[in-house]
Amino acid sequence: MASRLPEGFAVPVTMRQIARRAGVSAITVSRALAGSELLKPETRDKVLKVAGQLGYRANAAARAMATGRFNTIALLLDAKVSREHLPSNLLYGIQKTLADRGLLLTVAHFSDEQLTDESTVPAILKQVMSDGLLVNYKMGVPQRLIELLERHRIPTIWIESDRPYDCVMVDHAWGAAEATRHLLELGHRQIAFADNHPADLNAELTRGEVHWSLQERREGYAQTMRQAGLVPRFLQVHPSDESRDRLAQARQWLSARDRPTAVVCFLTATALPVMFIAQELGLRVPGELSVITFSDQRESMGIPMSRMRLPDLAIGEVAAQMLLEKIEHPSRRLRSARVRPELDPGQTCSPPASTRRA
Amino acid sequence: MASRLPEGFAVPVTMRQIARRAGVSAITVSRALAGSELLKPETRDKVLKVAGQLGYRANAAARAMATGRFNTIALLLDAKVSREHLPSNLLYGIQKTLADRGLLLTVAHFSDEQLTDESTVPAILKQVMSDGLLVNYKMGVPQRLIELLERHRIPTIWIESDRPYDCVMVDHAWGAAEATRHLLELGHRQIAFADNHPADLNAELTRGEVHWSLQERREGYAQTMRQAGLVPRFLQVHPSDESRDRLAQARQWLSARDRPTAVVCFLTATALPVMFIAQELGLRVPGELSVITFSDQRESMGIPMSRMRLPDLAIGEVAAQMLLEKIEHPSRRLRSARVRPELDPGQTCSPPASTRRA
DNA sequence: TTGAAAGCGCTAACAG
DNA sequence: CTGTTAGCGCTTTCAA
Repeated sequence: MASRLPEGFAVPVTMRQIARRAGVSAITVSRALAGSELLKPETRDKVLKVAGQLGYRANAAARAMATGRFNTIALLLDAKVSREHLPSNLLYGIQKTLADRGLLLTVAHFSDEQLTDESTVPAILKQVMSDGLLVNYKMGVPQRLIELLERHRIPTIWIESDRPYDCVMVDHAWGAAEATRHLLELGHRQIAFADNHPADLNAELTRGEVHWSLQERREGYAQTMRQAGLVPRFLQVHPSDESRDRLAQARQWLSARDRPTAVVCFLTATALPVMFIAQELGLRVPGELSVITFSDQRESMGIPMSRMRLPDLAIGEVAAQMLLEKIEHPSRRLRSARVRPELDPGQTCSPPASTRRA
Repeated sequence: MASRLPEGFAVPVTMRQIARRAGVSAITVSRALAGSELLKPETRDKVLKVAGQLGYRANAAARAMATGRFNTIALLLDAKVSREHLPSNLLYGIQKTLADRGLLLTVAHFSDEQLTDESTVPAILKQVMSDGLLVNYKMGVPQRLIELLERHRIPTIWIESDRPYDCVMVDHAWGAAEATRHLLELGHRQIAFADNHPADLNAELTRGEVHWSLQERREGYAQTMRQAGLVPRFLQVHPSDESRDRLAQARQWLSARDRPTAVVCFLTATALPVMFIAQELGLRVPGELSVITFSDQRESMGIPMSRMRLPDLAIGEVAAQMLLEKIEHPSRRLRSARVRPELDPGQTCSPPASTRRA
């Protein structure tokens, strides 16, 4: 029973107490707090005043019991922190959208082991405690998770997963194409594409460690290059713990005879070594080397990056909105939304030096 | 009523249904699911089997009603995203510690306006929906928030606030001292301290935009320098939108005649421009310039940073543990915990060139 | 315009 | 070892 609360716990104020004090019934208190129009204004004001005096706070569990709605949605994250990616703006976009509608957000991490072991069911799924789920699970969503969600018919929206329905994602292909177009318009011809994964995608994909979006970006870039009559050029980066490798790679790319005049990067972690080595080699950025990246962060080294601004905030907002719609109509499939990144010209792209010479 | 759920919603399975199917009473189901020892094993197994078949999930709200415990704690964040700081490891440390004990985590953002406006009470405080609160509110916790929490006697632990009780923080003074000692031991004498805020602390503090920890780091550094018979030297950085300024500042510091041979930075955002400019000026890092920083991130530019590893994970774990203790004993004040960062030697610190010459 | 009664799903206390 | 009864705090339905 609730009365076995520890010593020192605040004794919760209930509607009944307010009712007694205000000389009305509990239901009148309920209506007053809900702002019902039916009540006589004086009654309502009196109740609200007493509630204020007593420091009343509604019991969310009781409300959930009575209404069948939890007014809560849960956000699922990959427990492997190295793979997990939760930008502040994404969390904020979700949270804000929900809060504006009076919903709460709970967060949970799922480990692979939890999902592999058939006998275990993760806490979030063992209980009914939310009205729906947002899954922000970058690298290959575990099959068992999908099965569990379907079995329990939990309304779910997927963030940055490659699914035709019930999903919100960045329009990577468009973003890469746009970045490439930007460089083409500036007059670049030697435009290379560097991503933080090896060119041999398939080997990696099997291991589930490469995000599907890489392929999209590569295609967006390659297609734009070919449309301009140019040959796509991929710079390989081996993911490796030896981070000095990234510098060595960059040095190799930039000291080659046919070095690119512009590089499309995805991660800041790919762009920074490139810029650092450019500095080492005496290549001015952007004068002699243009660099464009995908990021939600304007700068990290004191230089405002030219970038495709990742729409983390919008992704969060759209995901939350879609989930709310799905909760209202659980059986409808919602066409996946693609949100375009936006070009921020920044200060790391300019016309190539060769253009001036010509 | 619960029966007014939208079309397509999964019909929730209740204990009563399991009870009927298994030919027992509801309370027996409750016990079986709780793993009670009192039950005859066969009964328990039968119940569990039926529960499994039906895909039973416990209703968290009903349980909260009956027990008076929500098994949920809430994490409060600053709604101003630019000020907010929620490292993956902090969130994970909190979440994991709670999950291991069967608790859920709810996240909410608080805006200043919400807290300034006396008439509004933020959603998290309007309802009772958690057993306690973690406040991760970097820049000056609003007074009104503190009042509301005290008024409702909500068990609260503060993260990275400067409070003698009920708080978990990084031991910044120790960290700065240790970083300085490390450089001293390597033989450096010209050790400067650069933080991303002006030397004139007080002007900033009034505006509430400087974290209290800066002062601690400055003192930890200064004290260690003086103990070594050296004069502390602070490099000023003006916080400014013109991020090129950071580069200009770094250029000024490093091209001065009496340039430091080592720099203690806090943010990576302070260290990166320094390293970039060192490159520009032909100063090798770490050969001619050592840089040490505070970070939870090993590298961001391809170079593993020498750093005081910020114990984000531990902070989260300790915060969660303290809160659980506080929930058990709400009236006890818990002495604030200080968690020390750990030195990661990295690759950006070495003995100074002058040592070799001497 | 207000109230009485019932019930949401679960668990604690007390019987048997 | 298992069941009965009651109640957590709230909202909904129906009645006054």
